[in-house]
Amino acid sequence: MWERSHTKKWGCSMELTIKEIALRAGVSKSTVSRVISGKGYTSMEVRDRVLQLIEELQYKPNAVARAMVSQRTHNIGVLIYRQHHPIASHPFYGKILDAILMTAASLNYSVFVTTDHDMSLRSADFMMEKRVDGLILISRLQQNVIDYIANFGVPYVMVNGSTDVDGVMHIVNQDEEGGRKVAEYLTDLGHRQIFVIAGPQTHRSHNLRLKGFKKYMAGIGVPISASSILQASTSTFGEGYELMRSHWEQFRAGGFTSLFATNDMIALGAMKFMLEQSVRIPEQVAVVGFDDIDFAAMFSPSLTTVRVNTEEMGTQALSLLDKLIRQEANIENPKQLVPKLIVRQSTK
Amino acid sequence: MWERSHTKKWGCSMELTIKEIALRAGVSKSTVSRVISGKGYTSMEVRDRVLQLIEELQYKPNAVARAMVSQRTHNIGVLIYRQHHPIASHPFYGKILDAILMTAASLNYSVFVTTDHDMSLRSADFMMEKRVDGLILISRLQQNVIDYIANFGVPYVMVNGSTDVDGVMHIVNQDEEGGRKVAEYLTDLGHRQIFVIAGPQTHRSHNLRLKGFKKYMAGIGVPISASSILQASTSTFGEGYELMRSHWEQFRAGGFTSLFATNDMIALGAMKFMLEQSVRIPEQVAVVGFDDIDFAAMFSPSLTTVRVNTEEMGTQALSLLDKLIRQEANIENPKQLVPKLIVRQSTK
DNA sequence: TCTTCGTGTGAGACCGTTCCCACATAACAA
DNA sequence: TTGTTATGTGGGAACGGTCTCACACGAAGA
Repeated sequence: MWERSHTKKWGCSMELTIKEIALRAGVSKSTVSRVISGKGYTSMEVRDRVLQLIEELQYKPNAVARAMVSQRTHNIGVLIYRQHHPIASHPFYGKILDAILMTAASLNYSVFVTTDHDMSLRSADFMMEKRVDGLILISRLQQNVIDYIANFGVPYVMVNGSTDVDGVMHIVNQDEEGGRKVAEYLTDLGHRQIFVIAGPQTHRSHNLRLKGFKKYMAGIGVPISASSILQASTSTFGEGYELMRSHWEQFRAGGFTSLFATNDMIALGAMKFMLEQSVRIPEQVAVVGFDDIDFAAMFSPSLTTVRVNTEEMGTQALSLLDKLIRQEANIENPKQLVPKLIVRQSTK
Repeated sequence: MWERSHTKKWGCSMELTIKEIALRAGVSKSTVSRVISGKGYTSMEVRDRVLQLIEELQYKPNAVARAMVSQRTHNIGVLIYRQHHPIASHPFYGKILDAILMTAASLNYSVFVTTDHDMSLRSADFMMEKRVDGLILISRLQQNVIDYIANFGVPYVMVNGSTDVDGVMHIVNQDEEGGRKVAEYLTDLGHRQIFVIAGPQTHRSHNLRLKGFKKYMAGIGVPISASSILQASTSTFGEGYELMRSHWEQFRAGGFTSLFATNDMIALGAMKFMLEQSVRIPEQVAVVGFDDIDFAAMFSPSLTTVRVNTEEMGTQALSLLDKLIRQEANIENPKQLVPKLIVRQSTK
């Protein structure tokens, strides 16, 4: 059915080679190659004849063969690991992926996406075998994976990784500043009794958000006590809901007027539980999240949060990677992205 | 910095070839190839020696070169088009993508993901040049894109496409049956005045969901009048919200006790508006959506919906594509997936 | 007239594999 | 002895491009 096998007689355009074009145009393959690449001399008439044939027969140059000789595949790999689950569809990381895909097209890269759920080195291995020109590592990457990749000498860039690693290009948000903004905003609204749910301590961004927040609070003389900070073990909706449920008495007894969660998913989970307890948001409790995932604006009430510029993250990651691949001189570590407070119904 | 260029002296494992291994093992490259592939005869001692070297030097076979000779890249492409926006992160299509990525790994395919926002043929072209073994087309694909792809003779499978196309393998949900289930459920609850927001008529699934719903209602003698059906032009949250807002008077005057939207995003948008109008859900209005995206369960109140088995969709799509690629005999069109009603807070 | 260009072309090596074929050896049957 | 077979190995073509080099030609300069 799919005329594709080893029949040689190219029933479809995919099997059309430069040689065949050359034959039909009555020139050598070198000449055809020259016409296609635009390098070197070619006479007008030959050029026209060849281009005509290419158009007519729908010839597509074979990128595999090209990669073979040029030693550049123009393919890059995106590795996303997160809590043992594939997350192309993740509301936050998926956005970054989208941005990467967009930018990749304009820079003429094709993108392999792999989400290896067992966190082995297998997908990294795979990418190496495919000879990608570079890699983008999103979110939590184990050190051994990074070492492994570095060992192959393939350029790579991290995006919102769980830790900063020396000498590794890392695209991140100004998370500490974001935490500060939340604190400033909530205290400006008059809140003093603020409950906090902090995401996994294993992740850089959650730590910094919390740090910035605490620092500001301490700075204005309203330090956050350890007892009003809940430590989440995952940064999920379910975790937020569950933590709020299990600490409900403590929360009520504390007289808290607001809640800050270090990401939206946790915030929304906590909010859902509170709404089920008929808490009025924001009248009784104001809630602030972090990330500005799509769902934050859709929730009812919509969630005040700090927007992380995921689009810029993806774009920066790819253009940086491109520079590394092209071995540009003077490549600078990218500037951290500026977060922006987005005020919505959950606080006003 | 990245020792990768044309320096030949392979500073890193990526430039290690079978020839180098052969040299070091004191055998020919044919022999090394035999050891790696496991085909043909090789003596124990030679095999051990070669495998040892491969392990030691971290040799990775070059998939590009392999593809060159085998004429199989073991790469597939996923094309996602939707309303001119990239949607790897889309709550519904992203899930399908995730499933595809999972299955791909187990079938030894690498996956190129492209979301061409201008809906041109460019990304399809790109995939052809990269000589993918097959393609998966998700959601709305223009006929000309399909024709174009078919013309190259590359196997492809559609997933939840906007229309069925003759002779094209298409993975879909039993959407009509899903619509029927909603009608049955709502009427069993006693609802007779049901308001409907139908997604774009240009998309197969929305049409069938509506069809199944109307058919059942007519069947039990409670036909849905045209005036209680709103036509959405996009299947987004914003559209649901906006339609509900602009038809609020009509809705209130109609004495409707329930709302059915042909997908979750629209349902959630409409729900958000109603909640803002202090409508009590489900007491005053029961709401049912379709798809069971993650947000549906997270929303407050959580949304009753019909679950589309996106995981199965991705899995089926890939294993079907794999069969087409391997030119298996007797490939059957896959069975439509059975949808499942998920009852949540918005109706009880 | 003889160089020296600028222009246009084709031959063939090469990229890193796979795989077909030729060949070598040892064991065993006729 | 002479096949015949099973086992093990290496040489080299092929995959579809790119790129270097050699060469041919006409025009212009010495």
